[in-house]
Amino acid sequence: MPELPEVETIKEELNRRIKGKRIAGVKALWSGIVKIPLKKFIGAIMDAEIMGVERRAKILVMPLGNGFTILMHLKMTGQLIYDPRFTPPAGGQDLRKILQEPKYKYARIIFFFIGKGALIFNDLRKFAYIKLIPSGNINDIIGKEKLGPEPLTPDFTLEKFKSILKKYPKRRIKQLLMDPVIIAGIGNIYSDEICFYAGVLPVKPAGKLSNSQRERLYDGIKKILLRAIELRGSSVDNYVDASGKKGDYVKELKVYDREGESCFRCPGIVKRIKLGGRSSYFCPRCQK
DNA sequence: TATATTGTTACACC
DNA sequence: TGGTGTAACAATAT
Repeated sequence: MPELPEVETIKEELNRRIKGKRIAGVKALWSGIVKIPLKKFIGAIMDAEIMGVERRAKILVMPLGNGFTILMHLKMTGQLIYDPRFTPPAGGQDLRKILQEPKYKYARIIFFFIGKGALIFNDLRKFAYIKLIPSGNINDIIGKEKLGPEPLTPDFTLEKFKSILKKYPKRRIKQLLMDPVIIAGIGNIYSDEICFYAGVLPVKPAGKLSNSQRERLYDGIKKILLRAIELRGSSVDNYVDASGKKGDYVKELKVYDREGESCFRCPGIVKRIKLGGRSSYFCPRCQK
């Protein structure tokens, strides 16, 4: 499940690998992932240069040289893998063979680049999407009216976080942390890890947090997300980076997916509950 | 076959 | 009005 650190990892790698390349062709194995008519999509991006890759919340933002921008969301099981072995469709006799590899079993869309190489969008669950928008409309789609602040930018200050908590005093803290309209990019895994770091129960209403809990949560947001980026994300489920490699933050997960196991901080046992339909893991002994 | 999963939206309620 | 909570939906593996 790619969240902010995983998408950030993919973003950095794509910048190293496909920035400056031009799109030579697109092959759709399942066109439903593209949210505009496929022919229109292909027509609009053909021959365009990839100007770079950015991230907003969990969305990859790829401005093109022709005034359009591609938006890609991996949702639960999306993967974006750059593979240098592919050649443009005209000369792609190896295409069929490569696509038979297990890692491409759920390949949905392939972007071929002029010269060589391709970007393969895999998605088992088919929840992921690709959208194309005029670059000028970017703020209407992913601006701060639509999505909460980026938690790692300098303007996400302790004061700002406290004012958010004040605005939604009845929301349970885990659900507040993972609400994309309130704060961008934090999902099920990191919200649990941040609550554990802060020693706060995920069900605690934001308005009932002590001052030191509020500060520890703020601290945890920054520290845990940065550390996870450093380790190239968490590979629970099927997450891999743009080279198809797993992330190492799973080794540092303290509560997520550890139901019934011992707490790393106290003699408690990690518990799982349902919160808004999602699994939530925490230690009932040391989280208050 | 029932269940698990996320972002988004619709809707009811206060 | 806007904060809040719940449910439904997309699709598929296990």
